[in-house]
Amino acid sequence: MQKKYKINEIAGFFKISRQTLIYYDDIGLFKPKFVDSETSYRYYGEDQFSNLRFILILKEAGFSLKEIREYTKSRSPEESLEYLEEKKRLLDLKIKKMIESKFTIGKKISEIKNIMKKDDIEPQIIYLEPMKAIGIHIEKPCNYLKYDKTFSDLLNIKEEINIQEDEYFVRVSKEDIILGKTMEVKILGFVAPTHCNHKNSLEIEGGWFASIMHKDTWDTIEESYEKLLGYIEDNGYEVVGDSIEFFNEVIVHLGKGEGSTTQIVFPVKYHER
Amino acid sequence: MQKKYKINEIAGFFKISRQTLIYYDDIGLFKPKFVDSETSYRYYGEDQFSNLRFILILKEAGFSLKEIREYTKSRSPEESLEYLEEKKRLLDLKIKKMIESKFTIGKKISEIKNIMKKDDIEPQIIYLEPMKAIGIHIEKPCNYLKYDKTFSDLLNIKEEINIQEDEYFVRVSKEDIILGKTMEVKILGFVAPTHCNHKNSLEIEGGWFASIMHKDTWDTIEESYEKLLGYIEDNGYEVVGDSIEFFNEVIVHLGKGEGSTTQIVFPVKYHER
DNA sequence: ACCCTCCCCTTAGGGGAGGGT
DNA sequence: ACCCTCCCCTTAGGGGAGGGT
Repeated sequence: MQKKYKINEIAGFFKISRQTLIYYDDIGLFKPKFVDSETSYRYYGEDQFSNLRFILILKEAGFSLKEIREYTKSRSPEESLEYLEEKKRLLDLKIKKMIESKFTIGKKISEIKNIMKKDDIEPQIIYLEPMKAIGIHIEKPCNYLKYDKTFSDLLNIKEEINIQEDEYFVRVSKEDIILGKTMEVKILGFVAPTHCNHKNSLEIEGGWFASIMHKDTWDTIEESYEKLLGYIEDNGYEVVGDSIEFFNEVIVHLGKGEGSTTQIVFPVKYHER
Repeated sequence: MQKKYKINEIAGFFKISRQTLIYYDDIGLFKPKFVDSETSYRYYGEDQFSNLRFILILKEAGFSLKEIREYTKSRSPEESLEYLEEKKRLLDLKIKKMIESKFTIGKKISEIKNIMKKDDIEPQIIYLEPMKAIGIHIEKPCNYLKYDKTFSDLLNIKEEINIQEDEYFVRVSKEDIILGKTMEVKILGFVAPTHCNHKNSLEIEGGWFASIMHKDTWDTIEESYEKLLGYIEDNGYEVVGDSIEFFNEVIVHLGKGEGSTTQIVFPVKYHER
């Protein structure tokens, strides 16, 4: 004769609540071996322990009680095997998604840390080597949906030619910036290794640029443009082409809005008077 | 002026339902940028897209909407950073648990496959080398709770001396088996590498054994005992000591009940008449 | 056709109230 | 002290009904 365990003994042993066991009884997932017809007390047997243990493992793995019940109700080793193999596949998918999410969160963390580091935000004149890039032209007028569609096309190209880097850029025409239309993007693309060739390949010309790091929400990007244009003026330079913004795709919440580190550059030449 | 998107456009773009967006509006997680006061139509702006995207990523990662709301409500980069770092830690724990669950399921799968392979279940006489083991004596009477407690102590020892193998055994005294008390375990332990020393070390004597594989639910283990004892008798052998059962800790559901592959062995000597 | 606001339903229990030995 | 049976509450929406442009 086996010892019978009362509900609180089981609950304590498995570190679950009494309510959980009552609920599992109600839905027929895990029923006591014996119920006293006088007192309605639930009694559990020793041979039920391993079953409960595995039920809790499947629950931890995120499966619904309905799904778990299928296992305990399986009618043959073949059925059990099929069930477990499917759950293992599903679990694998879940794990992969979680790892991806973790990766995304990790990128956000780095980006916030980078934005908080304000030691490089002053304008300066820099020399840039020419760069190989892949880019897609966007017809006017540009809106977010069109932008996002283009970005998605770009990701497809990235995958196609198997590139991992995450440095994107947009080119905004000089005229639009003067009109304050910084969202009017002419080209959206990403920086690519020198060896790669594609029908969307293009070259970003090298030379002297005035550069500023915008580390704030986007709605204030015009301030950075103004600051940079002021710096160019004050130091005797002249804008000689479209601006380029370099950024990665990581957008973070900064309290007062969304942002991302963006490097804005203008090709310049020294203005002699 | 940004384009305004209607609820179904957003739903389609993000592959979520309209209800979800209505719900997120209700609970204040993700509100439309503009609501028409006449028609109550919800309109969303382009600049809200990345926010929604990340909300959905956090949801996929298994966080509750209440938790996710904390992120969008954070008031500074510092707050956002702290939030994300905590979520990353939590996600890491979840992933680890899922991987453990997957491992447990994998072991069940192997065990079922092994049980289904019935090519080795006939009794036979074998020679076993002596084995080093770690074991714990269980005082009479043995019940499941005591057994489980002992098993848990055993796992602690295993961890302490850092052993990975999963071959366990129980020793049941000859007399108890004759009385049909196969659950009356005398020693519970695991097989250990020869080099390891511990106060619970013991040796399983080598020699000639009659052996049978029990590949069925446990309630039928006495049948295997009987079959094995019959075989011993029929072939002119004699039992000269306690039986040992070798098993791994993986218990599987076989339709009609729970089971695990168990090898039952009896030390025997040839009986001359 | 697309949008709105109720309203009822689900899952996996938690937290009692009220009563029994 | 420990057990029982209601009963009400929560999360994250799904699936309508009924009505408006």
